[in-house]
Amino acid sequence: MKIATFNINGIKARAEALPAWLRMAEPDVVVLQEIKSTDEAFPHEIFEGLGYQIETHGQKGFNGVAILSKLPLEDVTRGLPGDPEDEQARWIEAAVVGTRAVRICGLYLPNGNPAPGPKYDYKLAWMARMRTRAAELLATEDPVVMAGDYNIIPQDIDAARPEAWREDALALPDSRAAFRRIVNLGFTEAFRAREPGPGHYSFWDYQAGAWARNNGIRIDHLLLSPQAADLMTDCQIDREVRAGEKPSDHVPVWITLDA
DNA sequence: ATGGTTGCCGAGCAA
Repeated sequence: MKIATFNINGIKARAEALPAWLRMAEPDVVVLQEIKSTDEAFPHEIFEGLGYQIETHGQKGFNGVAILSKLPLEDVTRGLPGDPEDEQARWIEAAVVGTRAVRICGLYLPNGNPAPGPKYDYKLAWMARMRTRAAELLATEDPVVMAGDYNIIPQDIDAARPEAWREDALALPDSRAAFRRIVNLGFTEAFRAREPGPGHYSFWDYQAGAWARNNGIRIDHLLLSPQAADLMTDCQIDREVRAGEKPSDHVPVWITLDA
């Protein structure tokens, strides 16, 4: 089972680039972030034509997540539990049934800038809620994959210019600690488990020639429960997608599971 | 230090 995460930065703007990547990469399941679309406006027909079932959790103009799957999706839930006042569309879950069932969470973690401030407070509170949900999922002892745009640079080796991010909500010590607290419940960060070295990124800003200079950061991650980690056979970043026509500022990251 | 870019949608905000 091939499972990918891709922050597409607007589903309408990616109506050509996303299908092109799907045809090439042929993932079984993709979690999308920043669809920037309501559920009604999502162009279902494009992806149904490629054999995908679509579940969205959209919002007008901003945020929004979705799961596309060639395999049957069951038990879909929308929204991160823990705050009924939170109206931002950043979390969706579904069970995907291959040779065995895998619970997949698609997430768009708050950016948090500027920090300090209310947006940073929201980020840390959201991460505390995510930790609670992650612990619940671990307790099921099912294979669980939590994939998405974490807006977290886990370590200095995950940035081409770590000094430029010292004061940024993506790299502040409290952000990194909150990420570690989730991982340390018992998750495996898929890419880092297979590639210990520096120089691997999943995002390059549109501004200031970041892609041309390879001034990137690694902020798109897949966290695997022990039962999922035992099934992992590969993990890659499709960096060349950033050089395509009208690209997102993020590229896909994917795993394969023996499931 | 600033400015640099893109997407949403039709003015700024978010990133």
